[in-house]
Amino acid sequence: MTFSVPNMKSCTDCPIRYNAVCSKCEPDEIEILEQIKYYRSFAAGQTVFFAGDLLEFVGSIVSGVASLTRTLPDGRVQMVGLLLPADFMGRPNRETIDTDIVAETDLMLCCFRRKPFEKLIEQTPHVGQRLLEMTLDELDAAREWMLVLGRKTAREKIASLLYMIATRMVKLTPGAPEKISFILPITRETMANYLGLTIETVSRQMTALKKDGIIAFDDRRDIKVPDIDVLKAETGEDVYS
Amino acid sequence: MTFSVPNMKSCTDCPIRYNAVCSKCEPDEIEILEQIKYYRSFAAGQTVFFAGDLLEFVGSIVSGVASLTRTLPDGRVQMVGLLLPADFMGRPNRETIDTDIVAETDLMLCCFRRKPFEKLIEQTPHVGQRLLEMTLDELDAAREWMLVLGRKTAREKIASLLYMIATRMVKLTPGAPEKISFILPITRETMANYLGLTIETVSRQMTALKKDGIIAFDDRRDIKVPDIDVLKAETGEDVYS
DNA sequence: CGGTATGTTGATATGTTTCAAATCAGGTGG
DNA sequence: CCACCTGATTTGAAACATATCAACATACCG
Repeated sequence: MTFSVPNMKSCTDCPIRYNAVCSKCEPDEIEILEQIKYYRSFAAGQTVFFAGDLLEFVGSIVSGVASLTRTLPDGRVQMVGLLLPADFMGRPNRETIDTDIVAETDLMLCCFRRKPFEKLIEQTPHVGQRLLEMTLDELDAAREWMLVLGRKTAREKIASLLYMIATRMVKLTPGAPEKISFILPITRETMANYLGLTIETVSRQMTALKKDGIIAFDDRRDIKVPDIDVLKAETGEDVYS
Repeated sequence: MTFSVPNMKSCTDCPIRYNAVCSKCEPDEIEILEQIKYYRSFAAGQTVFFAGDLLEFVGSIVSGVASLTRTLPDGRVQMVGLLLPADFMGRPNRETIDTDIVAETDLMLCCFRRKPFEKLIEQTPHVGQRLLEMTLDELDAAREWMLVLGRKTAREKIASLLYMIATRMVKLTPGAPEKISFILPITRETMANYLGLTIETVSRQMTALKKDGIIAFDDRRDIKVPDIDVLKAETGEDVYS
């Protein structure tokens, strides 16, 4: 697995420049960030932080996917967050981290040592404002997921996850709104940990959705969605809007 | 049900002055807040906002308890947040709200119309900074609850909820660390909606915990915890720390 | 080309829900 | 002060969904 630090002389060329925690920054603020940022990469499967670790740095996902998970003493695992490009990792004003953070795919991070970053939040208001926005969005997403975990059936859970991924793909790939196709970026086990299910149940429900024509796949990862509204109807939510 | 606006000439006398979104404000910032704040009260059971409503104001819980809930079209309900005194309600930069907010007890709010409050965040940095802290804390709490909802058994869920309430009470009432007693501030139905269970299961598990001597109660609301560590052991988490 | 991860399928066990009925607590009016 | 009413809670029996245990199939990778 080889990595190269993206060829970025300046943040101007950064792929997440207008979505990440720095997106509201003026040129002079960017310059300050630029002086203290550094890149780190992790291979798929590597752990970025273990729960309980000192939180030495915070940062943005430049590319790849990372998961936040909590584990009970007897080994039960629940994913509690999924970080995609532009998402922010870590939290200011906290000495240690309380979840594992794992690279689900190869990962590139734009990092800041935590202490300097905390000072920076006080100096450059646009960083704090953007971080507040992003945190509020994450909180909304977490609450949405609490509804899924607490009240939905296994079939509805799977449909909800697929629907979320599918709509996210549509957003990234403008074009035909129907007949969506995407590569599942996560394993059955990761799906299970996300949804509070076992891998067997995930597998069975995927098969059931396929049998009912809601989704189609031959390769286990390459999912096709003939009609996104039909999929949404399986999530238990209203189809409208 | 009668309410009186607390006798507060100034924020100085406010019971949540040093915990709420205003806690970091300097006297000059407080003065600005003071000019636009207003109080509103709601009786237990009243709905403050319905999901989809225009978010006309935001504000702090001065006293009482409010819940955030999401409802599926077929009537399934999941609580996704519980607001206690000093907690913040609503979110800046969002036109509508996506959860119901209900007064679980009589409620007193310190409100700000949303638009002026949004401007205020940009002008008075300490409000935004504190709001970021509070939002990050809420996100942590939401993730903790995702673990409960996704991976814990009914018995562990009940124990987790009771443990949370018990420890919160201990924090408020310094004194004997063992032999805790508290009044459950919520009904069995509210507990069920919080935990993703039915009221029958809640009732059965409460009875089971009582039978096993983990908790004690004659009145359905007045709970005694003989040994808080024994209760914690039932949550499925590590007892240490 | 074997060996290991990952994923699928089947049979059974288990925990929680569902449906139904009984009990309890608090408030109201006689 | 008591009988009654209502909503909240408890309890029981049966149905159901998901987990568990076990075997097998498939894809991946050196």
